[in-house]
Amino acid sequence: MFLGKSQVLEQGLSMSTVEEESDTVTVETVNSVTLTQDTEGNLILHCPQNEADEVDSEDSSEPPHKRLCLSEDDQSLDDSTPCISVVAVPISENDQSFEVTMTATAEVAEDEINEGTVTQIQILQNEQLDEISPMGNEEVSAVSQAWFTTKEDKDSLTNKGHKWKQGMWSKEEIDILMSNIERYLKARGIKDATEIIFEMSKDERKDFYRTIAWGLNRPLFAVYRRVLRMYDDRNHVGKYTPEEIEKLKELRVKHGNDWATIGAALGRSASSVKDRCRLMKDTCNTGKWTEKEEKRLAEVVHELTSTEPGDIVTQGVSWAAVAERVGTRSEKQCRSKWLNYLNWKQSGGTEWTKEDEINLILRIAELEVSDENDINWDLLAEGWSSVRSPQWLRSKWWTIKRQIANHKDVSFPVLIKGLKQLHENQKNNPGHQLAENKCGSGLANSNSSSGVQHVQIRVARLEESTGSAPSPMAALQIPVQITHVSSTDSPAATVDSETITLNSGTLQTFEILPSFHLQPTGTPGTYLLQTSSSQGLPLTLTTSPTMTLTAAAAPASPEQIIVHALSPEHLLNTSDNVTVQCHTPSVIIRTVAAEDISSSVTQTELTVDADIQSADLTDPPDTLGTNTFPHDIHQSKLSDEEQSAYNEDDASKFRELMDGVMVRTEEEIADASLKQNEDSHSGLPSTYVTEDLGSPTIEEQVDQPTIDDETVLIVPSSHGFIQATDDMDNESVLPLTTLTDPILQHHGDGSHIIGSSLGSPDSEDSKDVEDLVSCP
DNA sequence: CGTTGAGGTAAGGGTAATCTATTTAA
DNA sequence: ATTAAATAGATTACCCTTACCTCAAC
Repeated sequence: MFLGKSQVLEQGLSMSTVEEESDTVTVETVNSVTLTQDTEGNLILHCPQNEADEVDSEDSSEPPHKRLCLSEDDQSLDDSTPCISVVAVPISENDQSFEVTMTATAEVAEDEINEGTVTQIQILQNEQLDEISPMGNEEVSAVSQAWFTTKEDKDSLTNKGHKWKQGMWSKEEIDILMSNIERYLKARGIKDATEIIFEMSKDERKDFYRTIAWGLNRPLFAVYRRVLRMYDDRNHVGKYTPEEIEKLKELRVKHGNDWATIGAALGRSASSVKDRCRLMKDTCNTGKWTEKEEKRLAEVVHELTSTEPGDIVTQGVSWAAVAERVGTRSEKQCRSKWLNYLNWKQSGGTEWTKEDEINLILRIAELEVSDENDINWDLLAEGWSSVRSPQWLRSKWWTIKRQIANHKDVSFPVLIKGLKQLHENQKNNPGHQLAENKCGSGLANSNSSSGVQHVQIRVARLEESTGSAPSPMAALQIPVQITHVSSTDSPAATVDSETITLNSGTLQTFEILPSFHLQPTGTPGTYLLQTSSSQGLPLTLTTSPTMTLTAAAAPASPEQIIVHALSPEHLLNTSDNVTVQCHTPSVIIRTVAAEDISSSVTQTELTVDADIQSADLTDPPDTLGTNTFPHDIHQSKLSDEEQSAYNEDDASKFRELMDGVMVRTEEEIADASLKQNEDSHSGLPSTYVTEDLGSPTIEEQVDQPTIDDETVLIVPSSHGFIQATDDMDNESVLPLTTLTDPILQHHGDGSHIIGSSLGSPDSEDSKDVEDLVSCP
């Protein structure tokens, strides 16, 4: 993730095939590292003590961080070879946990078949990680353990070559933070993080921030800030009412800049009232700028920045000072006007065109960044006359992004890939206009059934409950995320303008999400593999006789593997059900997929799936969803009650799963599906979860013409089986996993418990699962 | 008594979502 | 000509960093 360049240090060895052990199944063997899976679904990494020691505590001149690079074959250094790197770093000084970060670092040609390859592992060592502290309690990042109060601290770290993340927190970071907090709470038996944050003395909460900063490449102070905001219930109160504004004005007169006092009086955070006051100057105009005002603004900007009219000025402007001189507008208004219009106008900018838009996507794709935050907008905007400012370009990007209805729920590389496909498609089918003229109000209108944009990247994702229940260690900890780019219309119409097609097939993207943890099991050198929510593992699809699939890591997507179904017509031509079984290109996934059980399970699944299918047949088409794409994913939705009811059975479900036995009874499934029908009018599904841990199985129901190519994806879930309406026409296919900002979740449920079980504030549902945690 | 760690505060640059007015398409 | 949809522009709630301050323990 945020690790520097790595270097191959050690040997790559072929991995053994799957083998059986008494109670565990050996998934892969690497050198002497073995991944096994016990009957309860826990993944266990066995690492002989001597080797564990090597990883864990090198001599002090060596960084403690190893990077495992799992690659597909011998050409691991070849760029065209998919390579999953795994970074293992100790999580904290107290437990012997490791955090493992996985990234795919190379790609495979898109049409290159990627099946059954021998996987290799290499151990790479990171060259430039942090020094080991005297006690050997080495840290993930010196940055994350530094408070950064002074410029000297910063310079010192910079001089040592450290880099750290700034700006908005990504989902992944928030996720790590949340899971760290949960782990901290659990370890200390504390129910509510607010106890620590707001009630404990500094001394009592000693090490809290430092501990929860593990795995985050952010200054400790930034972590601290984030956590405070997150748990402050006077934050995120929402829009100010006119009454509040009045009161605020009064309080301002009375208390000046004592934001804390003003905030307390209003029941809002200090920074909130401070920010609100910034927006209101009594001398401020609103609405359209007059020519005089614009002229004044330009003069002031040029004057204060010592620039000439016509110069491009996008940085180094003190907007407070500008606003002061302009007189009739606030600093925000001045900034916005200047960066989004005036400067461009004055420097002879040109209009933004369709070509510019495509260009932007292509240029962003070329950057091959894995994280949107890594885009250098200044650079991108340079010399681009239709770009009004880097800031404006970024907001333009946002409107483009919204062409993908669920853009928030897919990773950046997947999004880029999808947008590229979309625009290529538009280019090739100019008659079919799609999102290009329908962006803009995108999300807001996306639920209207008529012709707004229908494009979305479909995600089926398995989630553990990170939630409210005090167990971040629920048994099922290996979520599998499957992102599936598709669109709304009939699957038969593979060249439909609203279908993202690739060689007449539909693109499927399987995402690898970045990190999981190794938790010590108690046996020396043996760790439990544990992911936090929204983190998945890589998958590829094996080919089936009737279906051609290729797997490729996306060019710009170091964290994904993209699988294309190239020949849907094959599917249509076959009268048999086609089972596409996901397995893994890497060590770990195999564990998830547990291919050795899949063959025996397949028949069971087929039966069960057929039952779902028949249950669904009773659905009115519009509630069922007009699917879509030959290998569409059938999802189901349950009400919260149903969900929790179902979850009561999680424990046995998981055990059964890991034994290769289908979890749900057919009745349960049929029941779920039926209930979903009743429920489906309510619109947005609360959660999408698919089920079956063993092998996420995509089954084509090509022989059921009454239903448009329903597909059942079964992946494991700690949530129960939730069926969602899948009507893409009305955009109800929503994110399976809403990786909600914990800040909002926190406020949403009114308690101080954060994290959630995705859409369902029901905090009960991981309790049952907790028992399953196997930590010998 | 100076230093240091662990915060705390205010200021200000910034982003993203949402409103609103205007333009364009149907 | 009328209306609805799309877009651009404006606004606002919230985010994040920086610089400087405080205070208690060593």
